[in-house]
Amino acid sequence: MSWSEQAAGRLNEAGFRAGAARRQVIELLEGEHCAVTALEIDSRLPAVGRASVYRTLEQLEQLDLVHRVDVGADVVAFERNDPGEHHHHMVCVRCGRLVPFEDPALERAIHGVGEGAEFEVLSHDVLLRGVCPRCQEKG
Amino acid sequence: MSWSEQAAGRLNEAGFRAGAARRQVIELLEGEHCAVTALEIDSRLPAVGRASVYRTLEQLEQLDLVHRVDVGADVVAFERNDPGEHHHHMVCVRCGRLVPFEDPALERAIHGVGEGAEFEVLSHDVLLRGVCPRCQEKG
DNA sequence: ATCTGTGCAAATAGTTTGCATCCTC
DNA sequence: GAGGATGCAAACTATTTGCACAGAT
Repeated sequence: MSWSEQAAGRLNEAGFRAGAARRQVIELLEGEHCAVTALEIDSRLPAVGRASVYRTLEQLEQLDLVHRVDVGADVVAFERNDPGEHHHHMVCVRCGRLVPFEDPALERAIHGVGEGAEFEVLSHDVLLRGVCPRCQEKG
Repeated sequence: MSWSEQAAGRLNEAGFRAGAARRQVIELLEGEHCAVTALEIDSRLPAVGRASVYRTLEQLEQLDLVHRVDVGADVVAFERNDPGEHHHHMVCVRCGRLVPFEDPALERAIHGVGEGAEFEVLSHDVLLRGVCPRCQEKG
């Protein structure tokens, strides 16, 4: 079952009705491997109102079908949650390019922190900032 | 030498002149152990214009005297950079409380990722989201 | 005297909300 | 037919910019 089918099912269970705007946002996210911003989604879906993009993303986030990636002060991107797929991001400080990576050792270390903390840790984000290969060439 | 003295010196070297607004922002940050938002700084310094708060934070960030902590979609906080002191944050999803932590194993793991990557990694952020002890009690 | 730093107000960018209308159930 | 879903426009929040003036060198 694809992510978009799951999403549709979960939304249905949660009592949401089917609508064109949400379906389009979901289809777009289905085709993305990594994070996209709300405004990018909006501009790629001219038939969908901006407010609907934000509303849909909020709903999907609450149902844990999507999660936020905070990239800089301003830019916030969203990507779908695929069970079993868990990655973090490197962002190029020059061109803004976002590159996913995963690292088991890092996950273990984070899990270890959660164990020892008073917090009940629910989720985590890791962001590496640096210069991507392409921008390194440019000097 | 205190952080604020270092900051003053570094700003001077960089060709900045001394001004009242920047001095007050720096003094406020000197007294903070963890991150504060631009708006909080603004409201605690009524004599300083909001624009000056943002300008000062931008300058301090460029001189690596301060760095951003991205906490949620909206909230961005700043804290001073103390050489030798490097910590990350847990944020409570209920009350927004920010709690610093440090973990050598986590740092090693992150360093390891940087080694293997094509990116030239300059800095990193880790954020754990969860429920703080106080909010756990409230149910 | 010069030229930077500052405060104010206006502009901007991203996001949220109000509301009339459309569409699903 | 009732009530949620949607688009539009207005409201809001955080941040940035333009500009005249005060203040540092």
